[in-house]
Amino acid sequence: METQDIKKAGLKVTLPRIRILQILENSKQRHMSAEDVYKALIEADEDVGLATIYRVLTQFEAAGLVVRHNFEEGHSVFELAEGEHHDHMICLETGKIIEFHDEEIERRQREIAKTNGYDLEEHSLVLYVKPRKK
Amino acid sequence: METQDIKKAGLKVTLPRIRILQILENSKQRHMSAEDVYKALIEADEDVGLATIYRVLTQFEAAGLVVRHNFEEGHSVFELAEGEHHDHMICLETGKIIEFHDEEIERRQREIAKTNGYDLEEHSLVLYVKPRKK
DNA sequence: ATGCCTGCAAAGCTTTTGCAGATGC
DNA sequence: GCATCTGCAAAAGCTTTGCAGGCAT
Repeated sequence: METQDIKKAGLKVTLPRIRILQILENSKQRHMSAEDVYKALIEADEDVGLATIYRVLTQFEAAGLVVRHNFEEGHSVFELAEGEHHDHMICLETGKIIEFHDEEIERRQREIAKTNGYDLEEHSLVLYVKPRKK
Repeated sequence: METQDIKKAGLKVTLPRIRILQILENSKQRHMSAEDVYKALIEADEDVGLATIYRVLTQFEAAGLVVRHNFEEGHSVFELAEGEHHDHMICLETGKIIEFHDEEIERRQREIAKTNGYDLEEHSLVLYVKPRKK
């Protein structure tokens, strides 16, 4: 239930926050920009300011409720932080986003960091692909 | 020689373009924002407009002379496209950028794309790390 | 000479911030 | 009741664009 998540984040349970969380949960797109969320709210006849959406999404990110990605320059997209960590594959022709997780790559990344005297804190991996021609 | 590279890109060999290429070649930092290049030119007493730097860097990117990265949201950084493809590791404490190349990860990425019915066109991999505590 | 380039200033976008009023607890 | 939150409008960054003059070939 959204209310619990918001409370756990140390934030007051307000209508805008509930609505934003619901949009992220129920939208067909898993990855939405602030503008996307804004439009979805308008369509649902909910009146939430764009500035609020930015503020709330940033708070949700800090609380670990959502993850922010910068797939392309110019704007961020947000996705609900549920389930396992995963990386993304973006089709250059259709724009479709596919999520995947590969333990071999994860392990290798940790090894590479270690080899250089570092600990891996996080990473960002995006594969840009095109439909395979047979 | 810079002149050749610019010519090969189908661009006129102008002073601003030569200067920008030289900055990228000779600066201590391999990764520079448009603003960084601008400041470096000012310091070198070269008078080049910021708009020109953006235009030229974009042209150089299209020509494959430089690579654009979006390590952090808000602004791009550019690096000279010389030598092999490589990925980046960024230290969260010092901001240091380390380049690396790992064939195992490269291979696995191609496999993952293939498994999903795609061909890998390009990818972006950034590891965020912290100095290893013993 | 002509078409590509450049600088400047203005505009465009996404995101952030100041502030006064509204709301949750 | 009080602190937090929100909407609005303005501001802030980075980047792009229009335009008139300048430069390379």
